[in-house]
Amino acid sequence: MDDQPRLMHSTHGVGMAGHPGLAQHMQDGTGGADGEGRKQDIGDILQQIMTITDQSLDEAQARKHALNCHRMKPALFNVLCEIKEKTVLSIRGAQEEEPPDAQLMRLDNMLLAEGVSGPEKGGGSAAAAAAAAAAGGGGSDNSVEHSDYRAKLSQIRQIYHTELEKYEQACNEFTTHVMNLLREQSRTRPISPKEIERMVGIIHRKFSSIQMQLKQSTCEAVMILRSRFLDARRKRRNFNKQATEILNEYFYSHLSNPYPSEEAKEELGKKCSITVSQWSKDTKQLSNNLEVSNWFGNKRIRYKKNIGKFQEEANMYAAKTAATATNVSTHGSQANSPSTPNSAGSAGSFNMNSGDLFMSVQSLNGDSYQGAQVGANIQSQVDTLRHVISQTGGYSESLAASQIYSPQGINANGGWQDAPTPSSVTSPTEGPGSVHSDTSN
DNA sequence: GAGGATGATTTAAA
DNA sequence: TTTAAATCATCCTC
Repeated sequence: MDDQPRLMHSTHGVGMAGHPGLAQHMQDGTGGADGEGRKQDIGDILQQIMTITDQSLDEAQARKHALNCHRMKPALFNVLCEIKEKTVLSIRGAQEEEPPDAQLMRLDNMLLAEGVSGPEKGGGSAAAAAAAAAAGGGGSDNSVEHSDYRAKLSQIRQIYHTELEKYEQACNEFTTHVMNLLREQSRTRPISPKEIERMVGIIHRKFSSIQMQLKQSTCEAVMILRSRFLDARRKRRNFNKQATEILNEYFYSHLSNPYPSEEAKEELGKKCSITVSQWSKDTKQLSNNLEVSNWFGNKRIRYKKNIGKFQEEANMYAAKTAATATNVSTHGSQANSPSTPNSAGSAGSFNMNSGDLFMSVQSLNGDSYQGAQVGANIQSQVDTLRHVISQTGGYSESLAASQIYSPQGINANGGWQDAPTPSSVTSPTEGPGSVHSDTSN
């Protein structure tokens, strides 16, 4: 029995310790009568194994059968299995430990958030609502786009789940097939259960990498869909004439400080019916005044750039404002400011800067409006406003120099007089909505 | 189709 | 955060 360890060492460098199969086989008397005979047996078997690939198929089959029937086969097979397990698997096992895939987690989270994976209601519809809100479009347009977005998202979701199911099915089928194959082969090759397990793990990893590609593609599809809906914001629509009129009236009646407050913007938006709830990426809230802000931003910059071009327009709205002011005066104080969101004493109307009214009247007196009709009431208002202005310092004397509009509103630096302090602007007068707009133009 | 008008977006500054 | 300024993209008129 002393020979056995030496023999195993000499062939594979692994001792007999821990190989009960062969040891038992050797000990129970079935292994042969003496040590020399056993050594010969094992040597023969190993020799046959080494040369088996050089033989023809028939020869190999015969040899294989002979080997399978050999009395030493089970013991030797066990030894080979253990050797393989100890050497190859231990090395691989240490190498193949993988941390959880962060990229996969990100993709999973995103798909969940977009409502592609997970329950259909919830994230998906919320994302759809956000995207549709961001896509803009008023009223029915909005809902149409919303449902369109949801339909497309649902399509993506369906494709994703179908493909996922296919991959899972294929993975299971392939795993079963390989397991069966390995089990079959384990009768003739040293394949341990651990190795089968490892192979299954490899297959799963391969399929999971395919799944990751699927998830990546799905995420890209969702991103493209969303960007397409977000791009729809660029599809601008012209505001209708009435809306433009209202905005222009406000602009020209606040020319010295054309910065509507949030309340004024909101009211302007409502009156013009141009406001669409916008999803703010920054605040993660719905904001209502984007169109109005855009309009005033554009108007300010374009007016400033080309005052001459807007002169006529300015005069026209000045005349309107003056006419309104006349109405206000002749109809008494009851017409006074039904809507002054920023004024200290009242709520729910647009502001008119005292300087604006004053400026309007000044310019009317001096220019387009054939002035005397303005009347004593207006003049008294002007006086009052002069007083208020001088008190608040909100209107510089230079503005009183009567030229028409903008040069008065824009200071030497190219900025507006008393520029961005819109919220503090207060003054009572009629809101643009109450001015009779010429909707036919 | 060209060119101007105009609403929307982006970027930088305060 | 708001605004100015530049720019883009689309609409509208001729």
